[in-house]
Amino acid sequence: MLKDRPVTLEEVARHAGVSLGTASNVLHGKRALHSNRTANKVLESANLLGYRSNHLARSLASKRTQIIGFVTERHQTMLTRNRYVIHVLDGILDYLVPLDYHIKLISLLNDEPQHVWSQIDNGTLDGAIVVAPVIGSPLLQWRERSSLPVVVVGSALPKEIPLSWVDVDNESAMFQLVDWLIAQGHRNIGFVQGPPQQWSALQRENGYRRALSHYQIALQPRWIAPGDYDTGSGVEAGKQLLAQNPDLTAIVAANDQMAAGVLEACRALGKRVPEDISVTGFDDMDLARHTTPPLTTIRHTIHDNAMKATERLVAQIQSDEKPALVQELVPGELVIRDSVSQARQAVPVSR
Amino acid sequence: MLKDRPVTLEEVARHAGVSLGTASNVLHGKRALHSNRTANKVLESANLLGYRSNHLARSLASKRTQIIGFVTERHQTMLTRNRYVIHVLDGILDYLVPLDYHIKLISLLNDEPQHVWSQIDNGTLDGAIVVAPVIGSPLLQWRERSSLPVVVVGSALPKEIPLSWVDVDNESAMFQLVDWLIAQGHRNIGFVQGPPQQWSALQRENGYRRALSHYQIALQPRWIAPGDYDTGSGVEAGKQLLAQNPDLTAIVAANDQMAAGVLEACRALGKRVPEDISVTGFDDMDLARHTTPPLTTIRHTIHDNAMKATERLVAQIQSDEKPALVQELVPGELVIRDSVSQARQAVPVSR
DNA sequence: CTGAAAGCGCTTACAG
DNA sequence: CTGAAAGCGCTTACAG
Repeated sequence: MLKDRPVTLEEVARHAGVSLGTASNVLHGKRALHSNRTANKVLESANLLGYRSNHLARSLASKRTQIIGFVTERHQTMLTRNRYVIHVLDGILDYLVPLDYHIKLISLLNDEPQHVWSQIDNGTLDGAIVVAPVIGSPLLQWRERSSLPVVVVGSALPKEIPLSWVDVDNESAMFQLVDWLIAQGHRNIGFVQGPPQQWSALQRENGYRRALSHYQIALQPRWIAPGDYDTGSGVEAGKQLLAQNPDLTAIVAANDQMAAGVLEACRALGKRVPEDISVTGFDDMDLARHTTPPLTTIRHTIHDNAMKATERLVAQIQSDEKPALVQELVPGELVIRDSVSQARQAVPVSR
Repeated sequence: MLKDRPVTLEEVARHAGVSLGTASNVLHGKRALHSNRTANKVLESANLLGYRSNHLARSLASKRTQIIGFVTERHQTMLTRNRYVIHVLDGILDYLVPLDYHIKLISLLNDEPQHVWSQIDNGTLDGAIVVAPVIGSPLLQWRERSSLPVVVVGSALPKEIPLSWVDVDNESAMFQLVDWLIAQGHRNIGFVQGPPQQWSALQRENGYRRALSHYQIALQPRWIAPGDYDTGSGVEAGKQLLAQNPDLTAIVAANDQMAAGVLEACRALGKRVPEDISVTGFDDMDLARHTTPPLTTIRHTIHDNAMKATERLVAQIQSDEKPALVQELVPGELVIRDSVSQARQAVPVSR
């Protein structure tokens, strides 16, 4: 109604002939405290004047902002590049929006603690979700720096770090996938690494290594190529592996996007998948279903994990009790599609 | 340092032996007002005590929150489903983060004006970006409901609606694409519509219709199938069009995701693309490059448009002048890939 | 059931 | 160059 200066609670109170406190009570939850007559007067006045409460003032006075920070480090600021982050965000929103919590996006520009904590610990947040903090991230010192509730998603941190998190069991899932590849007759299996600063990348590589060693397959250093979870690096890695290792019958990529890149490399080099070489991914993003051929991969419930993490966070915020640590490893599931064949040279190669 | 009660400016001021106002000035921009000696005392105290300013309080007092709302309607809440929205978000962040503005995500749950405006006009925002509001959206009454600066991106609104926006020139771009198809010899061209409540969908359809009529090709109603911009609807539409129209040599989808769906439908029905039928998309999302075959489509600069819109918004926020309307149509660009062939039956079909 | 008052943690004229 | 004071728009005990 009025456009320039918003109507304040005080004006509503005055118009309704009640005190500020009463108007506040009626308008926000404690309506039961007051008589119907009073409540109605207030409600009517508010309506008439087009009152809309100022959240800033409410937050300052009540020490609740209803805002959760969605914290990402520089590594994943390009949302369009990082499907994973989007899935997480979606899970969080699905949980939070109906509860009338809001998300504030915090993209950290750099690692300076100064910068980091001024973005986070400035009174605007009730809590935060940190997405896949890297090894050595200043965010891992959260507990020493801030008393704000926080849950990590997408990084399974070492137990010593006193933060709650939920993530897929990367290592076991990758072990399972490679184990299955070996069961298909593959022995000479290449690996495209994720970024070395990501816990998940290391854990996936560990799963791969453990599976080979479990079957006493001697891992050749040249079977491993570096990557960064991006498609482009998958192309590079694929070309490198294919060029240097004519003996490979399969390439395991640390995530789907790189696997798609490997597929591209195969196409470029005239290798048929899966006839000439098998390729696998990890994450089961949409794209895994749409590559040619569709990717065998590990499915995990990113969206649900994010919801779960958010649930924990909200519980932590709402009960001001001790913030019990919750560190949860969720199992992944092998999804078999068309990018893997029985290894034809299995026997000759395996000795 | 202290964990539970954050250090306040007052404590810093007292520790430094200066007034509240002085401490505030030194710590936030107006350092030049004070002597070096004073400034240093304040800075040291702040450092020593681990002071971190409370943004809420600053915002309330200064009437600046440094927060921009990113407003989406129910239709696009599933971020994972809507690549477009992600690109927009990315463009906004790229512009805003270095300026120390933040994004608050506002996913509208429903259309009730009550709900809508209480989410938006509650003092927490300096301005807002609205993503692709639909026809009939309550958001279109923004100017009557709120004095908050706002820019729309992804919907080219009718001129009568007093809102600033920037979007691709959907109609011209689609005209251009269909014009080109016709130049390749195609005459019987199907169309997969976008959601009828999206301005962009209508505009794209208009472009298609105008191109056909420009060449005096009689559009058959059965050439048009409904869709909703999602891949699934593209599959359905593709199947329907293919089943009902053996005479079609090309199918134009209103966006890439549906075009991917049409491709899937073709595969399912044993139609080769582009040999048996040509298919085109719109938007040139990543996926357009990765389908088999890669899609001929319209490229437009979603990311840059979003940055541009954000720039306008910030300008509007920072100069409290008259909010001059800016309505900008950005041209699209035809990107030719492998999903279109010369129409072999061009001549017989065209009469 | 209701009102008066203190307080949330800052910024911003205003004097001097 | 600096301090005292008012004010931003609410919530929350506390009396009564």
